[in-house]
Amino acid sequence: MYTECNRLQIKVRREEDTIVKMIDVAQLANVSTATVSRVLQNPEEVKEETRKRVLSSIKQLNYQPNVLARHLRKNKTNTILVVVPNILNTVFSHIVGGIEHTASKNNFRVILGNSNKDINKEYDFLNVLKQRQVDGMILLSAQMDSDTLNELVKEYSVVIASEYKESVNAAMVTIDNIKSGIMATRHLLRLGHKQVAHISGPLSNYLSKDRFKGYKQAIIQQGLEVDSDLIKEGAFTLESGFDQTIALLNSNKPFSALFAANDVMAIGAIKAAKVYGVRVPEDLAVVGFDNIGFSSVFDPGITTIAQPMTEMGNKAMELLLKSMKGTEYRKERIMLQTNLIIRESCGAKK
Amino acid sequence: MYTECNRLQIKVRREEDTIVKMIDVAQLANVSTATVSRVLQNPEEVKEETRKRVLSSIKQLNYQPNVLARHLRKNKTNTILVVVPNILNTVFSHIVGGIEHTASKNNFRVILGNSNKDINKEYDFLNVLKQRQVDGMILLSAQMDSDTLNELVKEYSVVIASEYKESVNAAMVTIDNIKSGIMATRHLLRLGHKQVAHISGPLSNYLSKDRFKGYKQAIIQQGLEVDSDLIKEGAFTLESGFDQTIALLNSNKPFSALFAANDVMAIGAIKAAKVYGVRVPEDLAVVGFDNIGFSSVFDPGITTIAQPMTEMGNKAMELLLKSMKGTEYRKERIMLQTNLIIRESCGAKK
DNA sequence: CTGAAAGCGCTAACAC
DNA sequence: GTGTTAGCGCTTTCAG
Repeated sequence: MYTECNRLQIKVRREEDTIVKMIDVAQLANVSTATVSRVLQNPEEVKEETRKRVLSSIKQLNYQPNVLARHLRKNKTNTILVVVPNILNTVFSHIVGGIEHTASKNNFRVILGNSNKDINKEYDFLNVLKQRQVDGMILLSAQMDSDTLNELVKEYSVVIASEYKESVNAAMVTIDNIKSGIMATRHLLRLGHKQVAHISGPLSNYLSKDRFKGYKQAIIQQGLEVDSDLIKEGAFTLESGFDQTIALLNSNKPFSALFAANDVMAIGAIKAAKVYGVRVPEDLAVVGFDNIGFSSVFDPGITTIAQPMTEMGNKAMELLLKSMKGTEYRKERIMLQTNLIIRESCGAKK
Repeated sequence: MYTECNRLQIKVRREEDTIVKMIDVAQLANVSTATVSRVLQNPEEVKEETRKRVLSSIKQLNYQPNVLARHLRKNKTNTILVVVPNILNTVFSHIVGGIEHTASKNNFRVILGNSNKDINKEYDFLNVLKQRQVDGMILLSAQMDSDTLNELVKEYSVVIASEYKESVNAAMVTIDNIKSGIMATRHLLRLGHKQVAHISGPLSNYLSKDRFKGYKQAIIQQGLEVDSDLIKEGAFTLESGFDQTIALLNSNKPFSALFAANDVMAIGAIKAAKVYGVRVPEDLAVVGFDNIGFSSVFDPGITTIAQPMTEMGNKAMELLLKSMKGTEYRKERIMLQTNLIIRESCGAKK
């Protein structure tokens, strides 16, 4: 039918293509939109018979609620934003994995924002929160200035994870990087090393600063002196680990051990040592940090500090959920345990 | 002031906390909301003087547009969904990196959906699209049945990347996995190996099937026979690479070369060989696939097929942008080049 | 237990 | 160049 008139045909087609709205379901089920909405939101408030009728209409029309409209009305999106400094770093992938897990268990969706360590991008992502596109935010990077963050925390739900900031009143979940740095360094000292080098992460991070602090404390506690020639700043990348180790080796300053602030740099360092003809662990003992998957499979296996990445993500999301529910803003801090995993690269095992 | 009355004070506080809306900006600037909206959407349509006034009101009130309302009105979210089978796999992180890059250049946001290879989760994510929460979708996994996908493609903008499906009319960006599989295997055959083993990816993937096909074709082209005892199905994980290599070695079937369907499994395989006292490449030549970061730093360096991961992401997003603009649905297919990278694990280099 | 109706905050067609 | 106004599709009082 309607074939005699193109206009009408087009109209008919449009109506087929057109999106099924709540009102359509309501009409088919002979109820009001309010009742349809109730069936979706609070089914127990609707008489069983009516509910069944509505549900079958929904099915029949293949109705999909417009979540945007719902969000606008409720002023809630059930979505959170995670700002990651670098999606390619497996440590962050694991943390995000944990966040995702807990989020989806609680019916929340996760938007990933990759800041690429660009501080301006980080500031940009704040707008996503301020424009109410998400209900909360987890920062895996905290380069922004404390004032901005403190202002933010007053109005919005924010959790900082992995990275942290002393002067910010946000909820945080971290590990004790100082203690872990001590643990790593002390392990090398106990093995008899007197000249322990260190390749730190970017010192703009508290996290890197603290691992570095731990390194220094361990050395001082041992009655030794911190030698600035044995300390290099890396960037948590393979290349930086490689390059800084070459730099250390070139300097001709003797050292028999190295604590790299993450496994990736430790692996870069060992590669550099090999190129240089320095054997690991015989000539150079190496300890890393993170316990990423490759650490166990690399040759030699990397002795490292394991941090509970997935758990960190889970906890961060839990904290965020709490803070999104609660009215008073929270500044809880959770500190997770790390532990030393001894493999071949430090020479403790034969 | 108002200190004499708690009620009022509370009221005042509320009004401060209250969200600034477009109407507030309009009133302060002495214009209508339409004009404010124009300043934000089509500034050139507004007289400069008015525009300046509006902009200064926006600044003064620190106004943040409610993007939800905008999206509802425009029926467009400027957000896309990327469904990833496994966020911890660096190949996917790189592709996502590329997608993210092109997306943000075009003012699109990316939501990451981690399906964890769970097909039900994949089906779940379809609803995000159907409920108009996102404008389009990139699938890095395509486990869903072709019928569902074909239905989907008719109504929504969908691009499949990395993985693919023969019978689906979606836009796709892939590499030639058959050709690449041939390339990898032929390289080993050219080095004189007669018994080349293969650890495939999960054979539910077309991608794995095709690399496997390539392997078989290369062997047959060489006039040799495909020996099913030398073929194992892996899961693209370190562990599966390790375990299946142990299985191969235990079978006592001789083989002098191995093509692993990804680098991670190649590394697992080499680890297994080491445990077994088999030297790589002297006793066993290994070729991987992907050219992940660790391949170059592992000892021995992994000979591998490099695939352009970031570019794949970029192209996928470009395709999606096109399809979201265009009315007619597109089924363009882009095939990107791969190339063999020779390192130590195959024994071609001394 | 159900319906009517008032918005959520914004955009865009139409009027001036 | 600017204002008026009608929605976008849903939820949630308030009545009945």
